Amino acid sequence: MPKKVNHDIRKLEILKAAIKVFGREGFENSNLSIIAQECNLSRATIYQYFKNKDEVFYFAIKEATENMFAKYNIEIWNSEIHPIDAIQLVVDDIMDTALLHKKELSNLIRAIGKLKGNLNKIIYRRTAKLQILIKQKIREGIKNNQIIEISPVEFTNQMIIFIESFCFQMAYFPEENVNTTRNLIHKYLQSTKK
Amino acid sequence: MPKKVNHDIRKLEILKAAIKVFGREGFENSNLSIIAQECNLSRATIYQYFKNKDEVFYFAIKEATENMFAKYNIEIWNSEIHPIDAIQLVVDDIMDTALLHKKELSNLIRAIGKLKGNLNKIIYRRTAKLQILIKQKIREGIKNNQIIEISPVEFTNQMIIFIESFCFQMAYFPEENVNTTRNLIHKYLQSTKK
Amino acid sequence: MPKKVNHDIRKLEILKAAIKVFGREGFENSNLSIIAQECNLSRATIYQYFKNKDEVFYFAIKEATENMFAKYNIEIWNSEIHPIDAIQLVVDDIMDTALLHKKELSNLIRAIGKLKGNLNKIIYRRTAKLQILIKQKIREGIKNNQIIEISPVEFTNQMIIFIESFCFQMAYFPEENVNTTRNLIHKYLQSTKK
Amino acid sequence: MPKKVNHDIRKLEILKAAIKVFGREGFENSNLSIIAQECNLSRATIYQYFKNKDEVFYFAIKEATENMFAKYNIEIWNSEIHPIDAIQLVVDDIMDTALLHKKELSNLIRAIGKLKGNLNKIIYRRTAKLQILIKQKIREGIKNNQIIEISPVEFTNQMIIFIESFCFQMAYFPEENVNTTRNLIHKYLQSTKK
DNA sequence: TATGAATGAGCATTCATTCAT
DNA sequence: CATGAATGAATGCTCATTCAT
Repeated sequence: MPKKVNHDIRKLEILKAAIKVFGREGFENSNLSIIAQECNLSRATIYQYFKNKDEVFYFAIKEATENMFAKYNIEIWNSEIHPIDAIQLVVDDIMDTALLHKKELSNLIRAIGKLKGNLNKIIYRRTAKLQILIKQKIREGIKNNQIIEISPVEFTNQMIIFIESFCFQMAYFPEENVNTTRNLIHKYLQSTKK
Repeated sequence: MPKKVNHDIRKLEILKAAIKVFGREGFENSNLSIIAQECNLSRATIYQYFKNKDEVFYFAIKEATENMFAKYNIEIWNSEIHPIDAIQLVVDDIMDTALLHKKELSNLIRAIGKLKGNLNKIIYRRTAKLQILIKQKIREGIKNNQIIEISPVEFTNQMIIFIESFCFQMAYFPEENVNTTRNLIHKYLQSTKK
Repeated sequence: MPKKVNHDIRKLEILKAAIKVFGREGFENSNLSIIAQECNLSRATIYQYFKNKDEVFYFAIKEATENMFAKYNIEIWNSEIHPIDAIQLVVDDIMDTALLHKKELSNLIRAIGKLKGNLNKIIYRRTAKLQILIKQKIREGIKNNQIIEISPVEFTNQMIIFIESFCFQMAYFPEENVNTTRNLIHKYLQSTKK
Repeated sequence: MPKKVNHDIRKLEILKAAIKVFGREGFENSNLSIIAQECNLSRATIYQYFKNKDEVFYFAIKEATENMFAKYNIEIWNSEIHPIDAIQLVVDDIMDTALLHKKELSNLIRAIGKLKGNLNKIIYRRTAKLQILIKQKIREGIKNNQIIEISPVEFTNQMIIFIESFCFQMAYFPEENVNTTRNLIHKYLQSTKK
């Protein structure tokens, strides 16, 4: 029996390497040579797992963003604190995580816009779960008379925009103080409490 | 020194051509060939005016953003309307202009992030004039008891962030409805009125 | 020695697959990948049976042409018709068969010229049997006073050249009307009748 | 003023180099690297004169065959000898020239069939002039009662087929004695004399 | 024996940059 | 000053071939 590697595992290895390279070199400076080097394979080998360069890049970005907001569906949302405070905790955590991986996230964000096809949309959908959870919290808060009467949909959109803003600011104006945005979000959130 | 002037004029011609090409072809698809063609020069001639490609791109972006917010210092600011409404008019106008030149601006914004060196900072300073004017309006409003007591600096930063958000959203998520951001800005602005 | 037989059978399977692929894809577009796929083997396995790609191609062409003119030794030759008419029937049948498998034959013919080494000679010998039979018929015809006095060898060569011409024409100028050649052959043949 | 080479001359140089390489290495083994080397240019330079590889190959073949049968329109046709003998002289000369440049012509012939697009047709048209001249000679011969009543068109087609046959034979069966074909042609020609 | 995996060598193509005129 | 010409260095991609299991 020949040597046998799990195809999906190897694929993932390549994608992880790609993500690593994106983070280190920046999206535009990444190419299959560097990615191949990163996962100790030859360029030719990558073509055994992916049809072409674009496919590697596409799935790498997809992989990198897949579970970006996945963890927020558990702990915080089930706590007993004020819904607005719960949302604020989540948003703060997102921003902290973003700051922690500033460089990598910046490169990733820049990469999103460059992909052919409508990956933008796919990426945007990554926030879908988060949006649902925020909306639920808002509805719950209104029902429990904890929040002023606002449109949950509108409010959620605004939260997403804030987060987006924060990320873009961080990615494109790295020297800028992002605390202003944080304050703005806090202020906006607290203003909806009853 | 007529030679000198000519030299600068020719330089500007190249930069204008570059900007035109960026807007039309997108930053990543722009190269010296197309730019040279656009200004009816040979590629080689460009090297008489700029050290290398990066320099052309750098100064082109600089030039393109130089006077971006210049026009807002005249009409509106001198009007008799409520300072917050004046600011809103300006911000709305910026957003309308942005939407009008959606494609070109999107390409430009994407270009900013790609430049080597810290052009970002330079670009950010383009808003300096606008920031000063907003701060003045706010101080004036507070003095005249038209606006609640807020930090002019903080408020101005927030405005800039909102505008940035709007532009980035437009550039990276072109299908998304940008009206939510507009509403958010309006709401925020009106909430500061006394 | 069942192992040995198996080995040869497998070898033949590979060659048959190769011939099938040549006919379908054309020689230049054929590679070991497609051939391996065609016989449900892995590319690597082919190297157990053949030294390298060229060897596969060589023997495939050899195999494909091996029995090309084999069938003509039976029916027609034993009939009672005029020897020249018998030859004409055979030659017509060759041309009809060629036209029937135009694409495959064209690909095959083009393949012949591309092989390294002197396969050409081998291929040419494929017609040996046919040549012998034609010569016999001619000698028979002369003996029976049915044909004018011609050199059987010379005549046979000319027939082979005509068939070759027909095939090459078909392969390289597919749009051309091949009937002229057919008429030429008919005329030539009939002119030898007494 | 910059260095200036005549574009058409340089183009021709590249094509001549390509033809040389085709003749030496065979069409399939020819690539832009070798061609570039042959004309002492870099591969990249070739792209200044031709859009892509296919274009180089296309025009090289075109160039190589352009004047293939051009010379036959002068001397022989105007002579006083029997029209059939004139045709025979021309055809013999074609065959002699072909034999003289056996290897190059062989490679060329093999190349023709491999080109994308309908170069075949273009190549075939190279014989157009020759065909016209043969037809004229035949008509003249019939009028002058020197030739039996044959269809000039049919006869000409047959001549072309013979020449084709000869070339293909030479290209694909280089060891074979081509004199048989020559004899066949001679015999056929002389049989049309009155 | 069979084959999954890996790869080196090779090819077409692009583009920023240099240089001689 | 201007530029036609030339090119090196990349880059994406293919495919025959080798090797370990």
